[in-house]
Amino acid sequence: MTPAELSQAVQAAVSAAVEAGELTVAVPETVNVERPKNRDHGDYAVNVALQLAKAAGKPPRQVAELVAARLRELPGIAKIDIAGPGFLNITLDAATQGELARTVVTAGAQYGHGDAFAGQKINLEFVSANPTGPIHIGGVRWAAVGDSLARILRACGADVTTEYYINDAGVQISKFGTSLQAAANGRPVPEDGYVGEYINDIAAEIVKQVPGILELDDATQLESFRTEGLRLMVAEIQRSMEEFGVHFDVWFSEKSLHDSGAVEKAVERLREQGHVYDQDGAVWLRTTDFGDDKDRVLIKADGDTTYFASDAAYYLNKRDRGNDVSVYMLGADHHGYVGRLKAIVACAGDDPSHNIEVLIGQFVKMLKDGEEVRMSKRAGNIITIDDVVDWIGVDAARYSLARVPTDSTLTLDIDVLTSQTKDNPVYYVQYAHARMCSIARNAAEMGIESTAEDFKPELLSTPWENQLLGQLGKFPGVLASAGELREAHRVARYLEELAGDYHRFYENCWVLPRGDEEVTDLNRARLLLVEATRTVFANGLGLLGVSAPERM
RNA sequence: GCGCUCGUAGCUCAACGGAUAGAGCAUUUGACUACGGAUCAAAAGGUUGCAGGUUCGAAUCCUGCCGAGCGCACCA
Repeated sequence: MTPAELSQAVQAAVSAAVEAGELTVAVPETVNVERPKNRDHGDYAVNVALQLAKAAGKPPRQVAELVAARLRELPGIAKIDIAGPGFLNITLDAATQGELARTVVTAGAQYGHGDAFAGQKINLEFVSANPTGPIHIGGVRWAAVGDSLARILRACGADVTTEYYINDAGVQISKFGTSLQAAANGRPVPEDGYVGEYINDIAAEIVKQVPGILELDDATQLESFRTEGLRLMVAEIQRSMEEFGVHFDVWFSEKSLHDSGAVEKAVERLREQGHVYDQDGAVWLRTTDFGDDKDRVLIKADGDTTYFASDAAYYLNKRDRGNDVSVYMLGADHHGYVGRLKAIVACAGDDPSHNIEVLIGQFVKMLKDGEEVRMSKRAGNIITIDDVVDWIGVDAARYSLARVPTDSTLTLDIDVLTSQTKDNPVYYVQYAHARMCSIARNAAEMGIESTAEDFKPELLSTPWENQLLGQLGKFPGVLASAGELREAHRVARYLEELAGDYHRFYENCWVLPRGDEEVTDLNRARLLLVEATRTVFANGLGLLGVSAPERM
């Protein structure tokens, strides 16, 4: 029996009690079923009585008894205790619990997937770092988390588009071009330009690819460095992302919004909505109507559009492409944008509490030799995505970034991650998977087959098997809440718990026959449990973009 | 000054308002003559920054302080 099935059974029991006139409450839409931490509290704990007690006007324990009386009639339920303030502690019989293994194996790669977001079109925009340099550690955090979130939401049935916004218009790109030109001509980079080894590399590459560029007149040359530099840098970022296992469906050019006139059109559309006004020669959007600190300029007095106008045009573009929800993943240094972004949505006539979500990623600090590495893009000392991958590999990098919530600052100790990779939890999880594959290999050599058809679930009766089964049953719920809360780390944390439960099972429950022992149904039942567990690891690691190795 | 985010074991971090706040690392002690010891078992480690409030129940929600990070452009 899965937690979802049990939840429905409890809900039905509440309904029955209401219909019988024993309870006068509204039947809750969902009933919370959870695995209690303490084994003495049964296989599942339900707190529905505590939630209903007040509305029902009865003590929680009395409500619990009404529900429990009906649940006890159901097949598969071994025992129900009413504990503490009014928890229902439910114990299933071994066969009912063991069925979970069959459920998992039968569903295979689809196990855990759901349809909570079916029919929803969700746009995820992340990283979107300026193409004036390599992706640094802050971008890597969102690359890992954003991509995992995309995979998770897809597994929840959503129609997801992943997107990278390329800031290829504006002064930063001009400075980038100027810096490249200076480097290529052996001149010092301007005060506010970009420096670093990569500038010299790209400059040299452009000189190689565009013969005679240094003979062009200054303005033409600069334009060439600007365009070529941008092209090379974007290609470089794309390569880094693909190597990191992150795929963007759309690489969206800010410049294209200007070239197509979309920015001007966006201003007009907002004007039609009645939130645009002119003052001091500039064109403003009255974002303060929707909670922003101050109104924002769309078109400056000199006639240029602002970056904010591009943002507005970009949102409208996303909306026009049919996205119901646009998720923005921003670094902490951009959290001041939340108010104005939501105001754009409201000014466009959409619902800022539904059509847009902004996730904030706090900074990642890096420790080296016990000291924080201060990064400065302008000064050219940056930790790039390629550095991180070189040091610890894609799996460890993605995992260590995806296993923590994004709203806290995170400190990664380079020395720990480089010298003692065993400390990284990713190995704990991957090792569990490799161990299972090893058992499967041994079983195959011994000619042992275990199929869902001849599986005898009642044989999985030890506490370790029970615990492992219960953990497997949690996976769909974990996945659903990770999607709903936009928190990829829940999947990683779950896998760590599952790995612990598997390792303990492994220590205490021998799976295969030893020596020349006969193959028993218990061997086969445990082998199926191993396969079920392996399936969940493979599915879970896949959602994190981390490999599930068969050998390590 | 205003706003956003965050303060949890020595360190890095968990805990969709639930029962005795959990892992890993580091420390101490055990377990490999059969499925991979990158593992397991056990010990030790906490006034969840401080003070109030909300309720059956608060690390979680509210208020006020303290501390940290970040942001407050007709810049991008």
